[in-house]
Amino acid sequence: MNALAKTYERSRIPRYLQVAATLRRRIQSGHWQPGAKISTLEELEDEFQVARVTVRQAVELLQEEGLVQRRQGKGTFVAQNVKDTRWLRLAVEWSSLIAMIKENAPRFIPVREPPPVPRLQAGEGRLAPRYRYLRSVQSRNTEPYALASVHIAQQLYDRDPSAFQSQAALAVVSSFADIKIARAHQTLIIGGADMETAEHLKVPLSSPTAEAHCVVIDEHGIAIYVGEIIYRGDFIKLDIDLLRSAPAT
Amino acid sequence: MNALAKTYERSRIPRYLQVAATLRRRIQSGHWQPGAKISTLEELEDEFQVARVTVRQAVELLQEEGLVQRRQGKGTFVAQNVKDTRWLRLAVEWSSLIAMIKENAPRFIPVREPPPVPRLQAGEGRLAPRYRYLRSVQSRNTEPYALASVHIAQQLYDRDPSAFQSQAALAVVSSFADIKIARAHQTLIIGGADMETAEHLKVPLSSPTAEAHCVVIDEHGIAIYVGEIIYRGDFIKLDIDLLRSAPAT
DNA sequence: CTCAATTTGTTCGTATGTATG
DNA sequence: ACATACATACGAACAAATTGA
Repeated sequence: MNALAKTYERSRIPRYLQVAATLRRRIQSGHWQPGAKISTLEELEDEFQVARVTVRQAVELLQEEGLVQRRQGKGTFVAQNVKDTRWLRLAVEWSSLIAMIKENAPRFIPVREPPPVPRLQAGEGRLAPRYRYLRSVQSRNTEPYALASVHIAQQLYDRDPSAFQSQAALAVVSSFADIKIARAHQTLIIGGADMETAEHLKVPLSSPTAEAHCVVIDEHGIAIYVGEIIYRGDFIKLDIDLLRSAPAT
Repeated sequence: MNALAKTYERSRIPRYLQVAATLRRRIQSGHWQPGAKISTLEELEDEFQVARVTVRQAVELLQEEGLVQRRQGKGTFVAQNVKDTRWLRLAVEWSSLIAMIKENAPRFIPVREPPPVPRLQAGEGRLAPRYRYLRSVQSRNTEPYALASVHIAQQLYDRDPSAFQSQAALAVVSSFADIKIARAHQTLIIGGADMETAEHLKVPLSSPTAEAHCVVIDEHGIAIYVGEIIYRGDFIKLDIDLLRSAPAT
């Protein structure tokens, strides 16, 4: 077995899908500009070390998606109407996070069985006696970019149920002037879209996502908000100022 | 055709992988708590509308990952110690970034033709007259976790070439006491491993990655370090204190 | 102790999808 | 386009372990 074959065998996803995903990314990231000619089948064959039929299958897939056009004897060309994504700056700070989520109206999803309240890590405060569970899809310009699943302390929810059913929960929380927030902590990992997520975000299954786990703790040490927000991986971007809190030598 | 079948057909990823992904999320999100019994094969069969053998294949995968335990006649149970494989905390702050990269010895990769120096965005300072290009694989416990491609200002490199060829570039930079760093900025996006990256990180092609673009600017406004570090997406985790700089209401 | 219900484990034949040369 | 090999997926039947009546 050669070295490249090993690379493929690390995943059980069919090879032509792996190749297609790579090509798709090159187009969407602008590495291959709209209108440009992409590598010939032979070059791709060479690069990815797969049979000709396999690259063809990959390119065919992209054609079905409207990302490329193939012309016999000429080559394969990137479609003109491919737009650059990556417009969502993910907040790494409370005020900008609030500002961001206030910009879009969530569409709420009915929930049949609320899942159990997730366990909290050390330092994430104590649980409230009861929670309300809310799910919503966040969109901008009719394009869904995140799926939010949120546990909000029942006591807080009861203060303004209609607000919680029409706005993003964090926006409502921040609007309560008397609530003092002692800690707001977020963990971010990279995941892949499962069926439900893929459905709501209108992305292919297993396409990369950013999962934000956010816990907000009030002055009494109670976790008043425990949320899991799944973002489309290809929409987001983080800007981090490494010197924000401390100067370096 | 029902809704599930449609979702399946949209994606050509094997069904048992799709089912496995959904179950995996239920466990990791705490929907199915550690120790709890998950749905029976029959129920899963029903829910996902797939054959028994297919759900079994999915559950088998989760067992191999150590997420569940199966017992004949009893059922399938979520493991008690769902271990977190995201051991790499990506730094969002200069000092912790330096601390992290000092922990591991990079393996340097010979470079044939250095790529051109990347363009800088507005506010990312001015370019140095010349750069040195270095590539290295970062590992911990023999497990590669990142591929670094770095442009370092030639003037800086010449001060201690051997250091730059044995340690991570940022670690060397931070060890120069007389260098004042005016800005250190990092942009993070989610990408997918290309052939070369997949090879070096020993991951499947197109598996999710975190691409960090880091620019370090000295007191004269010169970009002394321009690096692109590609991390394995499944190893990393970002901890963000949303209130770090400013308290909230 | 036995029986029945429940639940996972195993096997077979068949059809289709993936990948190669 | 063809022959070949292997993976995926189905349905159905049967086996084995566990539990409680």
